[in-house]
Amino acid sequence: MSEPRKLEVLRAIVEDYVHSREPVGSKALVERHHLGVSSATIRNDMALLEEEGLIAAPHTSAGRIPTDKGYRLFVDRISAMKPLSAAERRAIHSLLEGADDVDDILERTVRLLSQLTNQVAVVQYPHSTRAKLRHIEFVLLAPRQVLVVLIADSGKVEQRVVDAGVDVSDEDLTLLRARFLSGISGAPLAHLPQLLAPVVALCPPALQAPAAVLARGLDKLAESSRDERMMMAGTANLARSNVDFPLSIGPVLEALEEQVVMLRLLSEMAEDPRGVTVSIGRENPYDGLSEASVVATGYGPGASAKIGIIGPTRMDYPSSMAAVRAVARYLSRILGS
Amino acid sequence: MSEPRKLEVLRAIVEDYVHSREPVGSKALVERHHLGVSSATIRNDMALLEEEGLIAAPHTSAGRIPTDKGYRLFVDRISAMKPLSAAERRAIHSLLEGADDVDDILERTVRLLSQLTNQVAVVQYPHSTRAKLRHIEFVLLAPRQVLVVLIADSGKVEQRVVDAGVDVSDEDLTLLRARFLSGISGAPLAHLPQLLAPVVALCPPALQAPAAVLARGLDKLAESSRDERMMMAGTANLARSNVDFPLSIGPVLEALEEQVVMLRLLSEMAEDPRGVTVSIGRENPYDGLSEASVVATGYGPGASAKIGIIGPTRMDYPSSMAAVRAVARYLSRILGS
DNA sequence: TCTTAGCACTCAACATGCCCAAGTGCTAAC
DNA sequence: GTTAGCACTTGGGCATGTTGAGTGCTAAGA
Repeated sequence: MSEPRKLEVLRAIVEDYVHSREPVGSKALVERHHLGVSSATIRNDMALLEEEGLIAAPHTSAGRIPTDKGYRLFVDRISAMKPLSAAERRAIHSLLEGADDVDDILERTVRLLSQLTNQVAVVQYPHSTRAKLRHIEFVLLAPRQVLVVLIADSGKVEQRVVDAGVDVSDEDLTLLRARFLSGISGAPLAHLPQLLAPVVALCPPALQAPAAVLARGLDKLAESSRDERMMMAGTANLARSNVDFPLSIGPVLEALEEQVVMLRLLSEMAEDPRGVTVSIGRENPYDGLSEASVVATGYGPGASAKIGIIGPTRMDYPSSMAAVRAVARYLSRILGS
Repeated sequence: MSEPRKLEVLRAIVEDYVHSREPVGSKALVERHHLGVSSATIRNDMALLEEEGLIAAPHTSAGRIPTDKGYRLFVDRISAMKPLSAAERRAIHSLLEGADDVDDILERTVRLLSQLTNQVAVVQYPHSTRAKLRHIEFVLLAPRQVLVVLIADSGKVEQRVVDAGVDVSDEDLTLLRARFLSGISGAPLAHLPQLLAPVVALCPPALQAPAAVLARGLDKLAESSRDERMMMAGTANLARSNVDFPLSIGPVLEALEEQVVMLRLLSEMAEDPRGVTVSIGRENPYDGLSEASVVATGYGPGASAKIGIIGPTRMDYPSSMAAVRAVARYLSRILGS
């Protein structure tokens, strides 16, 4: 059996199955693709492919369907990304119109991506680990309640209300703000914990207590600014591909709701040289996604944040990969401005 | 036919059907409930109920299932809220532990509510229409880029980056901030649009352009602080009650993703004297939810913001209503502190 | 007037048997 | 290495029969 033809057969099987959702047999294969050989030969090839675990038969007298491993080989060695249509390109470009703040851009982006691929789209907020502190603000809301605001040079603003424990005045706060600012202005958020202690120590004895509280508040803010968020769209697409999830889409929905899970999943996806990473079925570290595939890539500075889609293993990988890559590039461009 | 017994029969049908998901017939009914009459009598009553459109038969020789109208009557006149179990009460109370900022509280709340009811839970962010402006901040990020921060006395902080159009200095910004503050500090956010114009007019001629940009930025912030957001949890529960949605859960997921739709839906639900409002099946203004029911109530000051659950019309209304009410009350208490 | 027993009727769900088409593996010839 | 041919497997479609839960109606009883 010739190696190239074997791959060609696998490709044909994957494409037909993705298209028809039905196990594909040797005869149908030679009819739909001009492979230049007879069905008997294809049968032999298929037996080989099955031995290697690339395809499987649901029951004795049915055609074959690709396994996770088969999809993997298809993605890695056989398929080429399918260029987007003109209409799709236009849709991506028109995304720019009325682009507003980051939230708005990301929301439009996931919606677009989910429509382009007919899958669930997810996007991780841009990283800000290296963000530096630009500004802080203490605002007295009530005699003991202080609103602490932290502004990073990435433009991100975090706020939280803390209870000072004792009554403080506006003047106290102004003083404290100045002290804090001189101590930590411009520092990377990651260094905040170490920098705050000495600042508190230098404050006037009378203000030690509230200073400590405020420091803890800032610390928490820096922390929550480091922690990550995501956004998604197109969950209704899961209902359409209901049949593709043998059990139910329940576990997938659960996974999507657990942002922690999704974020870890996205960030664990190693960067592929081709620019788009694919994780297929059981390759996924999370059990609930064992029937699903993830197509993702990085975007933004250093491609550090991730964007991608999630769908059944039986998906159109070439198109999905192309769409994810195109959208990610465009997103990088918009945010880079 | 006695009126009370007719209601009793409807109650029995609803309860059995909700429990078993199967059309319930006259014989099964007299067996499971001690109604003191024979199945023939029940048959007559059922014929009456069907005439009134309260129940329907999927096909000739099957039992009956409640219609939307039947559920409505059940909810309005028959059922009493089922008191929560001790374990459930405990779960709600333990919600308080580690309560953090508003986001955190709301997130815990929806998760809890979705677990209690096995449905999708949604909560609208507390209103802040009457919020007043407490503070504004202009921060120079780059020669022309200014971060505009708006802080309301409700503790809400909104921010956005605007392009000043021309280079501005830190001093310019300090000056502008002072001008703006004196003009609008303490004003209700709703009045901002009218108040901003005169403030801009009073600025030095050289700073007119950036002042106008900043004013527009503040205006937008006030607007987006007025506009509403929501949070949800438990979408995976929809997959479980898949069978209950004749077509598919797709339309429901779509509705849930359209926050605008959901927010309008929630706010349009008239307040019921009993404290919890129910909207059943086709009563819902949104087509995608014609197979779903919404159980919601207000919480917080003036019960202005809404919290509720969404599930199939075939749901356990008494339990759902009790859970929603209990959680809403508790949420009000936490936020009121 | 309401209730009930009895009865004829309906119909989805299930079972059974049958056949067919698609598909497979294997063998022998090219 | 390829192919034609063939025996074999098996799920799906179809026609047919059976069952049981359920109904509506009627006529008799309280």
